[in-house]
Amino acid sequence: MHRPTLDDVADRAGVSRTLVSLTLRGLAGAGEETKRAIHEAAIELGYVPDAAARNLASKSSRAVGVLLNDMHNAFFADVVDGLHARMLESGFHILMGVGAGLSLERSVLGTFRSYRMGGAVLMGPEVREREIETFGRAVPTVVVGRSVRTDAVDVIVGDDRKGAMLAVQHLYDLGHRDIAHLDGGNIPGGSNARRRGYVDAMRRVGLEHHVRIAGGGFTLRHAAAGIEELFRTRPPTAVFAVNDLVALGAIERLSELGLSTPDEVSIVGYDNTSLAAHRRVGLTSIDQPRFQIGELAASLLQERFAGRSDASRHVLAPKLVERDSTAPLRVVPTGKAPSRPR
Amino acid sequence: MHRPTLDDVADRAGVSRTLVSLTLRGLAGAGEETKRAIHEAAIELGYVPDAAARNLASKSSRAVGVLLNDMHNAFFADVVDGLHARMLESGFHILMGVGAGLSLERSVLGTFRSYRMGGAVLMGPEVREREIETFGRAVPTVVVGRSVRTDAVDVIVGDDRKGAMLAVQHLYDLGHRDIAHLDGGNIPGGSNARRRGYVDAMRRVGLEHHVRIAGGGFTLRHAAAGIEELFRTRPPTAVFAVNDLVALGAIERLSELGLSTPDEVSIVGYDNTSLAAHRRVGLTSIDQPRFQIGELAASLLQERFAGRSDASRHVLAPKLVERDSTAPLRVVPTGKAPSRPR
DNA sequence: TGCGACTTCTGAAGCGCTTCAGTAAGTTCG
DNA sequence: CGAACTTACTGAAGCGCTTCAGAAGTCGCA
Repeated sequence: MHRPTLDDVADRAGVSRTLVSLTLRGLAGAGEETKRAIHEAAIELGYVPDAAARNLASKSSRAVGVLLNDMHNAFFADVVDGLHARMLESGFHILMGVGAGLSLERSVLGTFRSYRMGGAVLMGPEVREREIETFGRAVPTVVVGRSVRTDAVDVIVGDDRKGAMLAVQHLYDLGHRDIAHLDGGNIPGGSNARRRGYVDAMRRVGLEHHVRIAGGGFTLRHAAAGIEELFRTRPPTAVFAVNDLVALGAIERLSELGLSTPDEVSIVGYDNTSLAAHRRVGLTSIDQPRFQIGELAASLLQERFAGRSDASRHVLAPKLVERDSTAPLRVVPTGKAPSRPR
Repeated sequence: MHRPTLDDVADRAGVSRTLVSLTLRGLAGAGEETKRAIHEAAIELGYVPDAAARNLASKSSRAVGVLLNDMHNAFFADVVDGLHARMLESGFHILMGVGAGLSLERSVLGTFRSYRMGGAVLMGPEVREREIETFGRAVPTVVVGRSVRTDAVDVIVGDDRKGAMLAVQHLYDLGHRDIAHLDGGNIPGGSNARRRGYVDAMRRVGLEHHVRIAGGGFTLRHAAAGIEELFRTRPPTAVFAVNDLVALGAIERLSELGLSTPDEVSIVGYDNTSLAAHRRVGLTSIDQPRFQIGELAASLLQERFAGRSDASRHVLAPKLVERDSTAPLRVVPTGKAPSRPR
């Protein structure tokens, strides 16, 4: 009644356990005929190897753990797709854990270590750098979307500063001068770099006195609050938001307040999520090569498995995707302004 | 240099391995002082229990596996949120596997069995019913979003037939008669029930001769193809789509073909994803109680752990969420038709 | 005083696998 | 023709843990 073990298969095939183990893992050692008999016996018994026993005995596992800090973020889904594509080829499977919030994240990292994951990819982890380092020393690790300064892990980040500058430049080129930023707050991750890029770009085009930063978070609510904050002085003519969700939240709140996009206020988001891409949304956004990031992460892990020991760091260039949420600045105080040329 | 084991902790605390094991798991057996010494030793050594050894020795694991058939579907993310909320309280952790496509799905199920998962939640699995049954006999399992007729697993489904009928009724009430359906194809899951509900509802309101089914898939491309298919005879005035993504795809294709939504064609989606909810999208859709589904799944698993052995089946009622993609039928051949009242 | 019952602790077995050292044939080759 | 391989296989150790059967020591109570 209990589930079959290697010994059961061995008995049935009339060979030793060792030989069955070897054969089922595709290693040499058995003759052609014996091989066949072993496979047959395994199938007849419905043998499924026990990962716990296997990992225990071999002191490693053919699994890589992926930490997601937010399942709702389509960005990560695309990265995982890329990872999947490359990882499966090499016989690894992927187990994901969701860590919304610090304590959950810690527990996921603990689980990964406890399971002796062969490797790990941490997507936008929020725990302290020290913890990432400790983890990275125990498990070959790639950190995505957060810049950490330790040589215990490989790092892949988008060039968020540059992306932010692209956004500002785009708005500037459209004639906007009153360009505000909806911030993501001071949590680890890209939002600091994006804010910095915004400020730098504003300075570069001579608008340092127009710098206005509001909001401070990644949700719709933060977006609405940020817009209200800006309205207390005056509505901007353009907004660069820390991500697409915030950008959409801004559009919604603006429309509630009587300003339409892009006619009265232009908006640029970040991440080019599938949400942004939908025609009905049509959000101008900064794109990161997500699938590529996943593939790169896989390659880095494989290099680690193959013995590379020095950490590497990869900065991927973003690009602007122009859609319908940005338009040339309308001439301000005069009555009827021209709408955006089609 | 190697990672510390129970024995290391035991040595340091000056007690036996057994006692350490007991204590670290929070079981009784050690005196207060000894307990403290053990915890101290564990922390000093940075002890992390080895899940493989633990699972092997105890023949079970405190993990539940979640199979996602599509990471991009926000529906599942919400369900997982609900599951998380309940599962963590009881000391389980959640490991997710993505199974896009049959063979991947099988490999994920294999991984779950191999890891002796304490329980599993399968979200919209596509493998054959027999395989689900086999799996369910090995691991306490809840199947979400697919109706299977085996008593080896618990099942949670939305009442898709009823949801489809809600959609049709809504469109009918708005005056539409030429109501077409964009189908999900003949894969296991809700799409059959939705199609059936569509047909039944059409019959009930006396429109059996207006039944038109096109498309056959869950992607934007399928949606576009479905719309083109419908155009070969004539454009419908209303479309009920198998899910939100297909609904959006339909809207896009229609607009490319010169028909706007909802003025010329009304559209209803299914699942009420966050995509649908965005103001700029504003898709009328059928909502399922997602978070609740996750919570229910957790409860069912816990009942199983507690010893329940008979399978249960839960059908959750959907509801219509009206937004901006549906409008009263315009009077047809006469020149200027009234647009939708705000 | 004696005895059962509790509390606190230990030792050893064993979960199902991998791995390593070996054995017993057959094959090659100088 | 025997040393040196190679091929096909076996047995036993051991991975780090849980669990089970007890061993001391202590206490309460007849």
